Amino acid sequence: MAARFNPLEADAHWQKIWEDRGTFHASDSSSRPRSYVLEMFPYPSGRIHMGHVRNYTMGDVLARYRRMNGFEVLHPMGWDAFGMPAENAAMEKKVHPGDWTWSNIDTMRAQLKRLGFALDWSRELATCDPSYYGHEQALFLDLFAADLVYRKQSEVNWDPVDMTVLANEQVIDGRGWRSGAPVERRKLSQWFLKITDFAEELLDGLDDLDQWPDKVRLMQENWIGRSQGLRFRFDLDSPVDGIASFDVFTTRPDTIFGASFAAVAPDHPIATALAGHDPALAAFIAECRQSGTTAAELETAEKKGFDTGFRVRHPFDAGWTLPLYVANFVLMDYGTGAIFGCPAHDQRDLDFARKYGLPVTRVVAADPEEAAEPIGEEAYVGPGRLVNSRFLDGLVAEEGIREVIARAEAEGWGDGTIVWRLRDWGVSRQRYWGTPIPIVHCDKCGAVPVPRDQLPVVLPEDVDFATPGNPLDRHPTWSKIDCPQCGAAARRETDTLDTFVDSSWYFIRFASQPKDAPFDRAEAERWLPVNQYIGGVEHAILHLLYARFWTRALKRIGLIDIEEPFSGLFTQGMVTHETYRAADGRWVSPDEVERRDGRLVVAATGEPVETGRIEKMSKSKRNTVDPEPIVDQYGADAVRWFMLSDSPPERDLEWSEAGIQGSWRFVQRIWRLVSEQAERGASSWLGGEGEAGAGAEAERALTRRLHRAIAAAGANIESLAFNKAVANLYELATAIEKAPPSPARSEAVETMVRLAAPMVPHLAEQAWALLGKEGLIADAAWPEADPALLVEDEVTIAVQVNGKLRDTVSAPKGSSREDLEALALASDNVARILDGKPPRKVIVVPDRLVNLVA
RNA sequence: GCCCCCGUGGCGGAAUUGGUAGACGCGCUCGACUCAAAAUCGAGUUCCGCAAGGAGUGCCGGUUCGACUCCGGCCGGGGGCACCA
Repeated sequence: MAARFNPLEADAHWQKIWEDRGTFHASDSSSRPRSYVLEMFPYPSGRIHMGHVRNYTMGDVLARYRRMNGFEVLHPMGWDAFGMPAENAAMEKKVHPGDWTWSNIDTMRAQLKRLGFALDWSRELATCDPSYYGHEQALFLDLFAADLVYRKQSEVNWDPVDMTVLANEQVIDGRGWRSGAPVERRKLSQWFLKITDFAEELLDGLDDLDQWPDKVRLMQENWIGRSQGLRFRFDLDSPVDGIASFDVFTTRPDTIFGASFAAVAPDHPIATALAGHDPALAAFIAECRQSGTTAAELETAEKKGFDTGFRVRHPFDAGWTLPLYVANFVLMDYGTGAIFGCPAHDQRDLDFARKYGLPVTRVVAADPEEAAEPIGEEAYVGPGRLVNSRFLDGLVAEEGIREVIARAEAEGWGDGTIVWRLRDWGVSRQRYWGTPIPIVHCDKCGAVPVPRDQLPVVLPEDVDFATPGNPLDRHPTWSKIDCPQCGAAARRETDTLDTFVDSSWYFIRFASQPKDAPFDRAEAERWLPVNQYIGGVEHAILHLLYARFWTRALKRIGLIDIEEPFSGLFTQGMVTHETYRAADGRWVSPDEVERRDGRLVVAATGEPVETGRIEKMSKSKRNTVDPEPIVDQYGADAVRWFMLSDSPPERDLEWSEAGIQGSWRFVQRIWRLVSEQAERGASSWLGGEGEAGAGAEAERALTRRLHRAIAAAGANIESLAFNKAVANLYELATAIEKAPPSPARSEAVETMVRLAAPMVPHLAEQAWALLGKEGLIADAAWPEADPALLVEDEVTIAVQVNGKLRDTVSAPKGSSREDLEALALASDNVARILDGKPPRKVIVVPDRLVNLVA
């Protein structure tokens, strides 16, 4: 009787051998074709969770598969190690963010190693290490020198209690997510990266990313938000503080004769100037500032405006003037911060016009009769021809747009232009645990870069988190420095970089990590771009857009000749679990719940538990399952197998006890097949049972199934359809189990082990050794499918009458249409249904079906 | 509001270009082994029907010899963006 597979022994044994032999080290000098497989590196929050396990298992299967296919594979791992949780831990637990982070890294590294991932640990990096962020500072200065970095006053969300800037995501219902204090808007000097300079190429570049999910490309496209239209000048009837005109932007210049007002944003320079003479307007602007920015507030916010009393001249008619408003729904940071209002064909403008009694003139009509019809409570935004529009009458929108732009350009009061939704990337964070911005502020010289030989600018260790705010600001000495340019007393920048900067180039550093430079260009270019990048869809916009931008920026300044960092992208689904709630509404963790008499109860107290929705594993819902004890119990391979089974990788995977047990059974099933064969010995099938003819036929059938499995599993892994590859292996295992011992069966077992190797590598190594094979299966080649064995010589033909299946018949592959038709007509079922009448029409799809139309 | 995706057995899901719907797994049922249980193995498992047969991929309609697949319209679920001019 064969012993069970013991993962506890096998996992550790093979992991040590892989490590000792450096099996997964990527060689920079290899002559093999290269493949760079990368999963988004984790934030070291404390422990590995199931989402990590799923993500890294997928990448690992692909990395191992590519290795078996002859590629030199780069599959590295590191840590996205800067960020706020470390500072929160520092405040709550009185530990230094660095100590907390590094100890988490140690824990999580050990957990990852326990799963047997084929990673090149020699390239491990952590973004909080000065040997990483120092190079980042150098790159920042390169971008600064190239004028891709600038500093400007900008409005931020300010938490007055924690005394820090909050990202938009950290503002919940207008309050700071930690302090709960109402968030204020403040103007602060912030560093920006000129991502808008790259808007066009970032948008155009999406077209070439054909191995990215359409969804992600679309999200980026919307985020970049290209709008084409006309930017034109409105002249004021009388100047304000020397300002005689201002620009507006519109995508619908064809509706220019429907204009009934002009409006500027509350923080538009004109509004500011006018407010200087008008206390009531100043009060209105102050009121606009007060109002919240959350989605809910915007939804219900009333359109409000302030009539300045000034008027602007219509560009096509100097005698026609429009009232100038300051309006709360006009945004300073989109377009020009000023609009013309065309109430008939824009709902917001219509709401505004009705409220302030402004004229509403229809200028688009679906058909000519409608030209005189008034607009009701809904703006008309549909197609049609222009009406009431002088020389534009009769034109469709596109023609009208072209005509107005042409005239504006000819007459010199406007230009056809493109406006982007994308804003420059604000990277300043008033936090300690991040990359220090390598700039010195000097009263005389302004912002001066830290000299290269003084990099890295290292974070001070002796910081205090007892008081809110940025510890770097409060540090007694750290920021004090002499100006590198003039030598006068100056001050270090105390803001640190957004952690998204850290993750915008780590994939380059993985590919090449010299000591004295961020990367070696030639070395990096040999590995990049990443062939397959795998991570959560939550990074579809920010991280992936920033990384694309950073790479293009490095290319523009001549540091690397790569445009797109990730040629293939895959976004995997989440790991979910049922949620449980006790009667008092508190969430109950799965390991406190047990089934008693068919009902779920809290194991300790027996109180009943209600089953809630299946949701993403999260601490707040208490529905997480810690991978580590599961790995201890079932071994790495069963967990990996489960992560790949059932759910398509892009969809959510529901964790279940039954599922992991099923995976465990499969691991043992493979092991049983292998160990039975090993016990039987390579020659015991000789003088086998049954008639030779039937045996040979069965062997051929098994071999064909084997080769179909090789082809299918390979194709499925290649396309990341792991759940289908899993099904291929189940099918093959069943076919082998049913076959009597034979050389073909022995061959099938050995090959099956190779097919399973990327997914269950420890089991595969152990089986490989047990079968007496030389070397590691990790180094073995992926089996080759023989094309001749992929085709059946006998095919099953579906026989339909009027498209309904009535029978199936067997025929030699490649049978003629006539033969197939004859076979179909010979079927009893068909004869009965046709009832002696000949079919009116016969459709034959060779090797597939015959459809008889009665 | 705008944009996108998805609806297939009790459950997760399969199904090249339209061509035998339900592969594979989970669960369940029955059986074998066992004093018994666990483990394992075998058979079955879309629904209705004893059967012959019929129905069936969210709903309604269309195209087609033939539709899970293509088109139009609904309903339901999920995601992204959102006062974007």
